[in-house]
Amino acid sequence: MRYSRDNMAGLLRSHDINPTHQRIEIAYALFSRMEHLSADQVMTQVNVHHSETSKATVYNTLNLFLQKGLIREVIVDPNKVFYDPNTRPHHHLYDVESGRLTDIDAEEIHINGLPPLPEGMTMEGIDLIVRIRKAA
Amino acid sequence: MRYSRDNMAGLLRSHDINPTHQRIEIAYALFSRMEHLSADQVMTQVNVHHSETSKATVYNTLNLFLQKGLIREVIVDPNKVFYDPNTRPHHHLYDVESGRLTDIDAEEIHINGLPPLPEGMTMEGIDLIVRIRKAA
DNA sequence: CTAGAGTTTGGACTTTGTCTAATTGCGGCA
DNA sequence: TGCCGCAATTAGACAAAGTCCAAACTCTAG
Ligand SMILES: [Mn+2]
Ligand SMILES: [Mn+2]
Ligand SMILES: [Zn+2]
Ligand SMILES: [Zn+2]
Repeated sequence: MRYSRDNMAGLLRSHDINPTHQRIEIAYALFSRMEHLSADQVMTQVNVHHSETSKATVYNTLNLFLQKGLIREVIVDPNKVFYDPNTRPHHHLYDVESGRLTDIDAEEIHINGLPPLPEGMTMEGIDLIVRIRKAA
Repeated sequence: MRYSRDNMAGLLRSHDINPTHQRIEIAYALFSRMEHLSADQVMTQVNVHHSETSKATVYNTLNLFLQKGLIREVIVDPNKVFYDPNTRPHHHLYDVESGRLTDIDAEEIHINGLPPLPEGMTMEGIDLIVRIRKAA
């Protein structure tokens, strides 16, 4: 599926998000690239041409997208959160030097031997992160 | 193996760390509890009786311990790093509501189907985080 | 045209962590 | 004992990521 700016309004509506100019730009930054971006990178992308979206709106909007299930967050770096337009179950390869994240489809991965969850707890998700770096 | 304050100097020396009063207190905070603590929690523990260790020293020391392989860090919360006195290979159960981390021994877990690493890359580690919460 | 709800905004604020220059503590040695 | 020199510690300034808030803007229904 290809994403263009024109798709964005429908995509937002389908997630119960009122499409505004800023929200469309932010969604487009993520979905046109289909890459993992930090809030700062989104901010930069959205304001390349002329400054039209504030920091507050970028954070508000990313959190709204998160809450509505349009995107997910990836926590691998102690300094910043990455926002991920891919919401299918998947894991990550993380290059600790460059900071680049790559998806690993969850269907290919099998995890055995997990202990039973503590009484009265439900699983919210499993994150698998493979940290890699250039070979010495 | 039980850890007392008296063990700490030897433990530090065995990791090539010069044992000082502050370093012993910080190590003791982690190893006597064998729990995952944030820098802030370490700071609090170390200064319960009378204030004797500065914020700069807490951070300096945790980073030194990290670099010497005495402890490891766990990145699961977007707001803070947890420091882990358990350096054996293991994974984590993370209660997203309480923030509590529990260890899962790596020996019981088997992960199959990982894709080959990109050319010229080496694996630094695999982190598996099972996010849980109270059942609704 | 107007009212009100929803959205955006600048900037103050908070939290987590780093940096630096000054000070302190300590072992070795005269 | 007194002094030297280095390692360690410190206060506090600084930085980066993120939140909060009250004011302003936008859009639509009436
Ligand atoms: Mn070790
Ligand atoms: Mn943060
Ligand atoms: Zn991803
Ligand atoms: Zn652990």
